[in-house]
Amino acid sequence: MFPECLLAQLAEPPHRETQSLIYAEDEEKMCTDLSAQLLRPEPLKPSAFRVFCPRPVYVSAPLDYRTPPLTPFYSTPSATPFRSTPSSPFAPVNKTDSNHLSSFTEFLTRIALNSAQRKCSDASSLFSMSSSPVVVKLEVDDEEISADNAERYAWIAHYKHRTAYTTTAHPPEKDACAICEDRASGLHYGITTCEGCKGFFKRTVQNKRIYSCAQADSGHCSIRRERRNRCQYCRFCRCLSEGMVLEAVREDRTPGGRNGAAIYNAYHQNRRRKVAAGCVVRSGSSTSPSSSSPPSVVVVVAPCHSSEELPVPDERRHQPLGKSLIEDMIEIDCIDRLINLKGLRVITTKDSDDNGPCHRLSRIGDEIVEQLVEWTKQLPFFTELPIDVHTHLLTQRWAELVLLSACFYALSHTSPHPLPPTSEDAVTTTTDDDEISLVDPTVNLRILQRRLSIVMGKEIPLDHVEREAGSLVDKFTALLYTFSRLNLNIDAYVCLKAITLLNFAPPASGVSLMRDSHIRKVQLIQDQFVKALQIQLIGEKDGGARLSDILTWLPLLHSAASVLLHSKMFYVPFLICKTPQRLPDL
Amino acid sequence: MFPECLLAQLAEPPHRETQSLIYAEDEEKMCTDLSAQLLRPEPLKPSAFRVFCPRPVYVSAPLDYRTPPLTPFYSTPSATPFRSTPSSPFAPVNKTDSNHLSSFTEFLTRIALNSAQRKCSDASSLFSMSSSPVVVKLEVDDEEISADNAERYAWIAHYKHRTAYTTTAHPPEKDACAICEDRASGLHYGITTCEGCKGFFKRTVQNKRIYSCAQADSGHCSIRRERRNRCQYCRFCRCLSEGMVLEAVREDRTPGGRNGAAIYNAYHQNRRRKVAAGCVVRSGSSTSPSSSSPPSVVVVVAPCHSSEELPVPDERRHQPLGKSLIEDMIEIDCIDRLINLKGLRVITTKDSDDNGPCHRLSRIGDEIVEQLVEWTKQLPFFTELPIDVHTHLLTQRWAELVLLSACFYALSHTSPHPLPPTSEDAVTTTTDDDEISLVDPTVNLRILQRRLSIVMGKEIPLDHVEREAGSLVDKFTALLYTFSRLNLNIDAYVCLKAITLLNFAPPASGVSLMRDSHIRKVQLIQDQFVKALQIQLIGEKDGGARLSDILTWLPLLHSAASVLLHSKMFYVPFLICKTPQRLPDL
DNA sequence: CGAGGTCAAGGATATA
DNA sequence: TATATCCTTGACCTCG
Ligand SMILES: [Zn+2]
Ligand SMILES: [Zn+2]
Ligand SMILES: [Zn+2]
Ligand SMILES: [Zn+2]
Repeated sequence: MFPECLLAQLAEPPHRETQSLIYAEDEEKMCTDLSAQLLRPEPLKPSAFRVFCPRPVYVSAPLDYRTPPLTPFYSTPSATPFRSTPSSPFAPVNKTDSNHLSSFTEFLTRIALNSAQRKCSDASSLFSMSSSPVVVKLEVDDEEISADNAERYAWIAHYKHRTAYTTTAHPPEKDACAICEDRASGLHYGITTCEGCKGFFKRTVQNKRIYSCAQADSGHCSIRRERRNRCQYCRFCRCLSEGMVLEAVREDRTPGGRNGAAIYNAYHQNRRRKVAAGCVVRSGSSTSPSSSSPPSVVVVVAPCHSSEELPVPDERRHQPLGKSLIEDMIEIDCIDRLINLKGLRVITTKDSDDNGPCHRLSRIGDEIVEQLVEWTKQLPFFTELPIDVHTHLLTQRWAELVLLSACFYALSHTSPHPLPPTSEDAVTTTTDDDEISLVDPTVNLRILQRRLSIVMGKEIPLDHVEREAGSLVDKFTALLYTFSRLNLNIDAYVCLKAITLLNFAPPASGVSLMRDSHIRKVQLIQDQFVKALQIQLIGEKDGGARLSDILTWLPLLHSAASVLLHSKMFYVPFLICKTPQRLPDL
Repeated sequence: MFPECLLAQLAEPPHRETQSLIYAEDEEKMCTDLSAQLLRPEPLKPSAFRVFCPRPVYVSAPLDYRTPPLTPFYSTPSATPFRSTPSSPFAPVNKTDSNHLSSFTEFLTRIALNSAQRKCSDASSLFSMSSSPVVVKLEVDDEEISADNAERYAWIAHYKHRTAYTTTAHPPEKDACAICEDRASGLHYGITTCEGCKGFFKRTVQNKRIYSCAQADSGHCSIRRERRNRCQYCRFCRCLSEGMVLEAVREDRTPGGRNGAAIYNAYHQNRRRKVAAGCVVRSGSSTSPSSSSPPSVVVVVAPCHSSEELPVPDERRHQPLGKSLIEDMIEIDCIDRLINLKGLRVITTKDSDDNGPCHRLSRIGDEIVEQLVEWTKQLPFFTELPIDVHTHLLTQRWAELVLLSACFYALSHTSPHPLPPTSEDAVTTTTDDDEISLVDPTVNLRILQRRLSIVMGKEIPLDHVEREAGSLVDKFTALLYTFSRLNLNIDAYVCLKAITLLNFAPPASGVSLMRDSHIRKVQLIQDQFVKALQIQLIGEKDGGARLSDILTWLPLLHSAASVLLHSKMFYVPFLICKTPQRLPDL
């Protein structure tokens, strides 16, 4: 009986997936292929950064999963002997000792390059966060941000429902695929899955496929609906860890009928194991490996509409990639880190730091750039562009990013109105002690003077501040007002931030240092964010921002950034936005 | 009977929801439904569809070949959006100004030809994407647009599909690709094709490529296996004429699964159309020059000769917007009338008109506004807004409209390069006698001085001109340069013109004279044009304008308009752009 | 119901 | 860079 099966499989038309497995004898070829794969820069996809995982590379002999497994399969299906080489694609091939570049830019580049190799771990931590036990869910959408960020963005908590579940616990929705959360079509091989995951599991087992994770930090890829095809290895791992039963894939390919008792036994066994695992995770939170779970996580169960189950599949299907992109952008937009710079903290120790304000300001500028570099490295499109392109963009735009972030922070924190003031409503926020004003620069100037005195540890006369920073405060106040008119939510804000960064302007000299392909790539990515922004804006009927308004606001931002750069007082927006922390400097 | 069908289909899930696939057994239902479609004018033969090679410049509109995922009832008629012109497509039918054609650059010639073709194909159905007022390309639900805007914007209802019905004969083979007669690999996008033609069609639609036939005898290249890569244009034409369905190329690039009922409907419809066409061709054999070679046997079938016909209830609410709207905008944009103002003509009669320049200038300002009022009255949305709103908008924006028109006119007429200068290429157009410069204001100043002298009938010293208009010329030159960087075609230009007009800015006083509903209406209409502009820009890979660049250019335009208004020398842009006509004043 | 298969979608990649 | 081959995918289908 076995030979027949084998023959049947061999006799299959070569079109099928069973045809040309690369086995162990091709090991050398595999190595080169794999390394080439790892070294090759990823092509830019117009609609997604990476849709599919690369063509499979078989790193070991085919495995018959259905042989009775005594070892727990759900750990890992196979150990992958290959890891991503430390010589990542971002490694500097030619060390450009650009002496003509400013030390500032060099600093940028150095930071970026040094930490490029750590990028993988950074990304993996991001991934593990997104799949960490605590997940914030937003209404019915798939939008999720980590609870960590939810803390940071406490001000948006009022419009976000939060729920929590563990990786091993069942998702709240009944009709969701346990693997990818797509709409499920029933029970398949033991668990509730969609048609895609069902077919994937079947093909994998039938053809004895062995995958490997392309990520350096193997095995932590997110398997959501939009991304489920990006990593077969992690998808199959998830299939196993969720309890899909290998033996339920029939050797003889007989359709129909019922499975034997052994299969049903395995179903029950897996279900028990999963429940137990869920208990373990819940009881001993310290065992959770990757998640540095924040201690205070507010768990609010979303209003569950379990009674009506089918109303949303269409929405799901239309859900473009923009959402997850924005999710990632929100996740990495650690605005508080930018606002709460060390250099802006109240001096508690030695105040003999009398190098003058210039030194202090330059330090703050460095801090800003450092934060922005970290942000850049976490951008979803970071790997899509060479380091020097990022450096160029950030050098061009960092002041605008600072101002944009400051504007958003200010409006998010100060205004008690959920909506910024419209024309007549409340143009002036309360002229209280520390309340920033959208219209009156003198209010903000006084705020700046007060806080600057605190930071510097000595009283600074108002007229001095006005003389030095008056025009800057004017400009910033005007910018704040126009920004408030845009009435952006956080989704639009992160999109606009990316658009700002990617707003490549050719050097006035006419000689571009960037290759045309890079420029086009930057433009393509920017276009993606413009589209994502546009999607965000749809549906905001009244008072919502409009794309043309937002984009035509960018020149104002640029103009204000010029003033900021010229003034060299980079701390001014931050100080106006937030009271300096009184924590001691490290 | 019809209402039920209609309701049933409208109730269908919009996307690829395949719960109710219409297969062969649903033939009856399909017949009734299809009959309505068959009665609707069919799209014309694509072989005469003429667009321009992407290599020099994208002057033709970027194409989104796909219709939005709508129900078949209102989405299918535009399966093949291009039409044939039995007469030569090169006939210069440019409505705006044909006598300039000879001296125009290639750039403008192409525009003229393109628009001429559009005029011929009155059917408006240039592109299937325009079957919905809103964007196809935005990965957005079009609920808001289709329902809300269809009511709100009754003015778009006047853009109706009217297409003719042509097709080509085709010798049916079994395993041969219907396009190139290579070995077929199955059904792809509706017909039997090889892998190569499948991929070619997919790439073309996905990347919105626009081809052109290099042969003088356009559209008659043979697409056999060995030669199929010789002419992309003819190959794609053949794909369309053979019935490949544009909409089957998925917008979201989701692999796997099955297509929705709409796609299957289109398959059936195309097959039916081809069969009918084949009969007609065989009966009337006079048109076929060579029986063996299938290429482009054009047969125009009267739309009402199908066997099964039912009276057409022309109740389709969702009319296309984008393309035909732009056509009309182009049609009414009589830029030459604006440029060739009477007041700028050379004085031939009495020159005792010595009221001084002030009076002359005020007359010119009146003339400008007069022309713009005429333009406004022809706008497609003219009836949608009250007169005072139009007045308000025009009062706000007329100087910007003047500058925008002048910029476009200047770039269309002066530059011999099909491509505007890029960074290094040719920033300076030839500093010839009357050649406008994009970078050197003094060149333009001299032009102005010369022409002003001609118009005024007396020599005007250069320093006087410089003193009076120097800053204005500087500003205008800078504006010209930035505008040239945008590299707009005429479609984008007319969209931008509307966007500019509709760029309502609330008065700084805070008291708006316009009602909120009017403001929202203006914004909504503007959004429509932003979307239409975006459609235009899609597919322009290299050197094409980008939405963010264009919209962020508007503040520059505004700023230059302020300078123009302050100078009160409204004639300056026109004089720089064009030599004053020597025609006698009427 | 849930096993199985189907086959046109799209992606990856070698090739020119 | 475009092409064409090969391969994966998944919504729908049949069968027991
Ligand atoms: Zn799934
Ligand atoms: Zn993985
Ligand atoms: Zn072919
Ligand atoms: Zn040709």
